[in-house]
Amino acid sequence: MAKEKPDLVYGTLDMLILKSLQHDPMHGLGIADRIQQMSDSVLRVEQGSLYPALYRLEAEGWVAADWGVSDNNRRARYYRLTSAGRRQLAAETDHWVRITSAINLVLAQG
Amino acid sequence: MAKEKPDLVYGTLDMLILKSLQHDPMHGLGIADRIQQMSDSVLRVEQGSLYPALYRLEAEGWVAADWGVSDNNRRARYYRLTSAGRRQLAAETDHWVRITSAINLVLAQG
DNA sequence: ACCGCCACCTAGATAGACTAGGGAGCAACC
DNA sequence: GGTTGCTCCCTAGTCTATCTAGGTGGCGGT
Repeated sequence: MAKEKPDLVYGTLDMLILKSLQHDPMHGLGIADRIQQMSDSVLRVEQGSLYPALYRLEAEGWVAADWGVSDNNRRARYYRLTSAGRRQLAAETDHWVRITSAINLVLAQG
Repeated sequence: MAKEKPDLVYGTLDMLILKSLQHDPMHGLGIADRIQQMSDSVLRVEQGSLYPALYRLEAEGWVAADWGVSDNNRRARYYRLTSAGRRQLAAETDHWVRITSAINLVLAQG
């Protein structure tokens, strides 16, 4: 059995989280589910990656969080995008497009 | 000043190296130059990333190497793609397309 | 009373890329 | 013939994002 490549591209997790919060606040597991769903189940986010990423984003001021209660009546921490987070999402998206375009340019060469 | 994002997407270096060797054998620095050139100077490969990557690829049997002499009359190690390397390039390219398509799908959502 | 699930949390390992060096040989110059 | 610069290769150590593999507590259903 060959080792599987990860279900995520290193360095894109922050961007994906920010994107998933674009419209509504969500709690941690909800974010992971949403990313999986938005990507047609191609991308998958492990909890051990998710929570550290959320703390990073919160420390940077890109998301803010409040405790609340989930649909299943569990205590849950709801994250929402700040305006700095919106700017960051735009910046990361630009960078992503720029770099992937360059890589695709390389790959496209005969 | 904000920290700059790297000039490379983590995990794509092997693919880019294999791709750069698609037609002709090349030596280390030549490979780095070629990737930079093929990407319109957007991507840049540091030597401290390049050589370890080449040893990895050689250990996996995806490239093979011979000592030779460069255009500038320096001793240089020329790498060439093996047939296993060609298969690997195809596999990594498929994976790349699959994952980036999924990410772009997420980013495209309103 | 128990079990499963939801939601959160964390330590430690892994891996790939980067920083910051070093060395040797050729060429060009004065 | 010394010095300087360039080319090409090499490596140790560090960093950082992700993953593995756990654990806690509380709600709901049986």
